[in-house]
Amino acid sequence: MIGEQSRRSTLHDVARLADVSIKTVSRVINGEPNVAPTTAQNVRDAIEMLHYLPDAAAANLARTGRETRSIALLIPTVDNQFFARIFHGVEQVAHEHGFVVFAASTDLDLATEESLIRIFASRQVDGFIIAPAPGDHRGVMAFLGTRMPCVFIDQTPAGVVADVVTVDNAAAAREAVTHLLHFGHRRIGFMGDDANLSTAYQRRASYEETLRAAGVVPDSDLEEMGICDTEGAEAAVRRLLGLTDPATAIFASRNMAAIGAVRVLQQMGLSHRVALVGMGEIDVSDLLEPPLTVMAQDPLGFGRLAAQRLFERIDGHDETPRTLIAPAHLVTRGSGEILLSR
Amino acid sequence: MIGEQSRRSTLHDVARLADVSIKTVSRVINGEPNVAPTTAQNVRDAIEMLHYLPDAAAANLARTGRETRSIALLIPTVDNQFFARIFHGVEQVAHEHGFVVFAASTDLDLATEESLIRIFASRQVDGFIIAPAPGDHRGVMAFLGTRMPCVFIDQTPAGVVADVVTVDNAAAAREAVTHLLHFGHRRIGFMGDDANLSTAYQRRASYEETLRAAGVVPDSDLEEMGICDTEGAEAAVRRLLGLTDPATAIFASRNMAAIGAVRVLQQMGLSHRVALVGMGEIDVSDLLEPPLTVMAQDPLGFGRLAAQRLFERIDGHDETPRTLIAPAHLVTRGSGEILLSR
DNA sequence: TTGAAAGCGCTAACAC
DNA sequence: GTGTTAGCGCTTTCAA
Repeated sequence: MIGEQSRRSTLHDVARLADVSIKTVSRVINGEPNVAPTTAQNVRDAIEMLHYLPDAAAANLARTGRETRSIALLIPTVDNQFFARIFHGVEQVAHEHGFVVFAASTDLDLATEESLIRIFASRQVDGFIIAPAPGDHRGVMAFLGTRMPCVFIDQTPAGVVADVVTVDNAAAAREAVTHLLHFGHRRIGFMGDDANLSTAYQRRASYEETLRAAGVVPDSDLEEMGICDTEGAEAAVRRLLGLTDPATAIFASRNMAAIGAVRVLQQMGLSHRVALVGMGEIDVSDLLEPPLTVMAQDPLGFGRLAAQRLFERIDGHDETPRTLIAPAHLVTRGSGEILLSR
Repeated sequence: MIGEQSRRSTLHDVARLADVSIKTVSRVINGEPNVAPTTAQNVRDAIEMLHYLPDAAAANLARTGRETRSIALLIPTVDNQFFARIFHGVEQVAHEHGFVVFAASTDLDLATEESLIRIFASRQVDGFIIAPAPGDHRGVMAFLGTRMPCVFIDQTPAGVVADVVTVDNAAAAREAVTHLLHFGHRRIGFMGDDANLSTAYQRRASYEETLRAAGVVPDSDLEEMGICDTEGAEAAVRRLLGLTDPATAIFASRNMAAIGAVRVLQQMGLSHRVALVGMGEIDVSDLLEPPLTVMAQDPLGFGRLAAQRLFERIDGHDETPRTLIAPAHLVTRGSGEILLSR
């Protein structure tokens, strides 16, 4: 074992050790026919002995119909159960197809998103699944072009036509607000994130529309947008409850908004006086005090659906882009079933 | 725009369009000196026009001191807040170093872990951070060898000497159990996962030791191992509470075990009679009923620490492997401060 | 059944 | 300042 270099061994090293040509080694590695059993075994022994591992990059470079069997997933942050489950779903389907998933976080920043797209595209991934940041995506799409398959998830990107997997925002917000109206509420607060995100403005629009349909005039004082973390959510709830004519119910249109709301309601001792409906499950919705009523989404299913769509594209199905809309459904647990008390 | 092929454009295409040699294009791309400003601008225009993107794989292949500026992160599943935060921490440090992180899930399965290591190694990542599955890692380490930097996180892998970042399991379990003993409990249940995982057996060992030191003989009926999801946790808690001489307190040594425990205690109406201390925070520990007392870990810090260590290795620091042990600290919130009631 | 030679897209060394 | 050449590790002709 003298002279064991730290250099990775190559096809040549294996060939030399097995006393064959590099082409023969290549044949064995790729399971091509026309190799004598003895030769093949010698080659395998040499591979084993040298801990040889093919260089995937070099192989792809040489191969004609390039395919790296990898896809990139861009999400705002993995550190949110919703996106973590999307990741999980994407990974499931990718593995079924023999692909690996490279995930990275954009922090909902368009510049970061673009830079990651460049990095992954330059690494020759076969496709993208992107939960887009707010902002005009025309540049991004022009760059990805028609040759790089791409499916957007959660948010509908601004300015472009592309495959999108998202929840039925209008229906979800309508059902949540209607639920609260049923319990007598008229002062219903709305908590949403960045108003440039499609989910945020669609949910708010539906919230307002549902109120109007019930004869309630929307009040902008009751609308808190731009919530991006639980601290922001807590501040927003305090404002909603501190109004001269305060909110008696809240629709928190993001999971983290709901978490902040629960926290403040507990602190203020209003958990059983102010009704709350969240959007999207959290791991322990049922264990909170009070148990959290939500419009449940299926992020695992989103991820799977987006991945399936992406593989259709990768396999060459060249239909026109579609928006796949998944339903959300109401899960009543207590926090949302609080009657208006005057 | 006639004849726009779907083939990706290459250095040659850019060179032809800008009417220079490929080397000049290469210079512009890599910001090398000795290019006339006008030439450089022509090249940049051509790049823009063709949507040219360098092929990172080919560039790395040609480059002498190969570095792909990427690291691989292998975790059991991203779909667990603990590992999601580790991911986040790793990503932070990697980005600070200009590296990208490729993450994948092992499902705590050694074969999957090994196969992912092959895939990533063959893609020439510069290093690994691995939360290892149970099982002998000698094969894995022999394969990675000394030339591929690798840091283990959370679990200490069996059978090998390597850099590890983990929590002080002995101290954490001791403090949790001592806390419960202080409140008069003698029948303290232990919930842990796969007994082959270092965190699980170390915590159990410390749990038993702490009991003995307090004059309590450990009872194997009170030890529930192999818990890997909340359903398993719920079944385990039911058994602990169904014993002839049932547990009056529980140390749930994993976050998901604690979630299952809270659920069952709520269902059985025992939330305020059975004391519970969890291990590791969950997003909303403070909002549960009752609020969850935990031995808090710092998974974000774990991730950062592991990444920092990995970059030391990548930068060539060749010290002997070390185990970095981070402390956990008790956060009392209510669930663990319940006096023994006879 | 096997091997030699060309070339994938790029960088490195050295010319001019 | 700029271009030419060789070659990274592999696959693909095509010949033996």
